[in-house]
Amino acid sequence: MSPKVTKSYKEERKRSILEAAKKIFIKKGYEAFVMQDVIDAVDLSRGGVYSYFSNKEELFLSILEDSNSTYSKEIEDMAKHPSIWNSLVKDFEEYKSASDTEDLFGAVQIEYFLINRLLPEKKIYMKERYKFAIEHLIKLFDEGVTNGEFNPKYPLETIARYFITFNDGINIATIFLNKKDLNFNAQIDIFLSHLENMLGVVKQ
Amino acid sequence: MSPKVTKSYKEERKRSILEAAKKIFIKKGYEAFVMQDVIDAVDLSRGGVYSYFSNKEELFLSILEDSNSTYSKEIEDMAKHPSIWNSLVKDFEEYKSASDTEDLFGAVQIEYFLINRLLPEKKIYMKERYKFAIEHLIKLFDEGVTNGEFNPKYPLETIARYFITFNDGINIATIFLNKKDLNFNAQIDIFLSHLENMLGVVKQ
DNA sequence: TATAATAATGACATTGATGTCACTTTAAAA
DNA sequence: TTTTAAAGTGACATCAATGTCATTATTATA
Repeated sequence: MSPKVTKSYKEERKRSILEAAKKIFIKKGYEAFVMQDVIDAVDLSRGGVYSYFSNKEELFLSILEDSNSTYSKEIEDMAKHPSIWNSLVKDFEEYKSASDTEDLFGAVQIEYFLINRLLPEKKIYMKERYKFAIEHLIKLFDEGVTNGEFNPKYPLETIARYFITFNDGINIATIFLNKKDLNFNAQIDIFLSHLENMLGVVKQ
Repeated sequence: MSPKVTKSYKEERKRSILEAAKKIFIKKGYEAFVMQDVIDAVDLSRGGVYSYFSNKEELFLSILEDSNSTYSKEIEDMAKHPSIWNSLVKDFEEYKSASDTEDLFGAVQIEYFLINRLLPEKKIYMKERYKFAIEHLIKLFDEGVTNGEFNPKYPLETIARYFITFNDGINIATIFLNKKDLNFNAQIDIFLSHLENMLGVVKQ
């Protein structure tokens, strides 16, 4: 009888493996990431790491879940703000001032999805994630409508999809060039003005 | 002395290998593509294929060159049209009515660039290609300005970058969902109206 | 302090793909 | 019809990564 270690000990181990793995995913990308990298980064043997996560995909999906729930929380927080439009603008302003190297996990996600795009089993999961993101955005926009803040020119769903399209596009662009060379800020400003127009933001 | 076959014989071989390879890239994606696939598809042995192309990247880049020059030609043709705006709209209309499975090489390209984004040697090449695309678009838009067709609200470069961003984004989106589920047509229409506005299209 | 459950180790078999090369075939020219 | 240079073959050595498992170490409990 008696387990060797406490539950929190194991959770801490898991957490530290995930943390190391995330750094490596960002540094090397999904494709180039190998389990040996994690084994080297964490104070554990090959078998040890494998007893927590049995392959790289499991590691990746675990990290993805986390960033998923962070995303949901952020959107939900936004919905609580008195002015949704202002909190959206603020979010983009932060995005503009963030350093080039931040939030590179977005690129890893796109890479993972691209690599697996032709495997039917994975496709279902990907669709669900896309749907999930769209639904959250629609909910946020809808809150603004009931607020009287928005008077949309297009169906909210269409606006949400367009939003995601721009986001993915700009994500790809930052992979090739740094924000300065990209005219990043100008692109964001233009998109914001389009978004403002589509949502029919009511000036108060 | 004397070479065994004619020059055109070898060129034909090369062409047929490239053709088969392109199909496989589209079917399996860049990452999953292996040389054995090509060997099986073409009536040649392992060593035979390798004597034409020494690895998968060489194959890919060769195909990329082709689709590059096709792209340039298309843009140049557009610039010759009496109304550039109309030819742009026509192009997007064709894009809308194209079947879901067409032009999937775009996804392969993005996949390749994503996978190699962290290798400095490759990065230079990627930047150049991006620059190349931007320059072509600027030239096209500029033609419209000298035409008196456009009266742009933003620098042409910014519009060109925004254009590419939308394009990449919609490319990614079509990977996850089919055009119908995506609201593809609605997204294109919205983008066209934004583009029309940014370029300041003068109605004639 | 003994013991037993489980955490951790790392050598190893396996896999799957790559690129090469000694050899064979082919066909144009001598 | 020979010769010979180049085209084509496919077995093979190599490599890099994976996941496993017999073994060892550790520690909470009895």
